[in-house]
Amino acid sequence: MTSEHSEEHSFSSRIIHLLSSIPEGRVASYGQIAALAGNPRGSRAVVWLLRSSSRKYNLPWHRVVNSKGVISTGSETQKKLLESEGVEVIDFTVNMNRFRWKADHHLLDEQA
DNA sequence: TTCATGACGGGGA
DNA sequence: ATCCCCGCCATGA
Repeated sequence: MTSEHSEEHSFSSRIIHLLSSIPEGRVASYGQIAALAGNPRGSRAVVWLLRSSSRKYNLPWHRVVNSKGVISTGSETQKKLLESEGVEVIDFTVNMNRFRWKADHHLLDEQA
């Protein structure tokens, strides 16, 4: 944020913030997070951040799946973590219509 | 600075 | 419905 408004955070920090906001029992897609952060095409940036900064920021990495609801990591651990918080996982897939996280206005305003 | 990487997404074949 | 291809973003070598 060099020339933008002072409340403007970087695309990356917005992503980190959003990821941290995904509640237990809900999941979000990479593209969904990118879109909420301001760039519908930035899903790969979300991937990169999850891989590089999950530890550092203690991110709920297991609550992110692809747009089809499939656990793209193929991780059995991720599957168990989701099930342990009430998310039904069938054949490594989550029904997005039932478990997709709906960001609240409060959060969306912050991003705007 | 160019090049490759990575847990993506969607439009066309 | 499935598969493939190519664009997108930030980083590290």
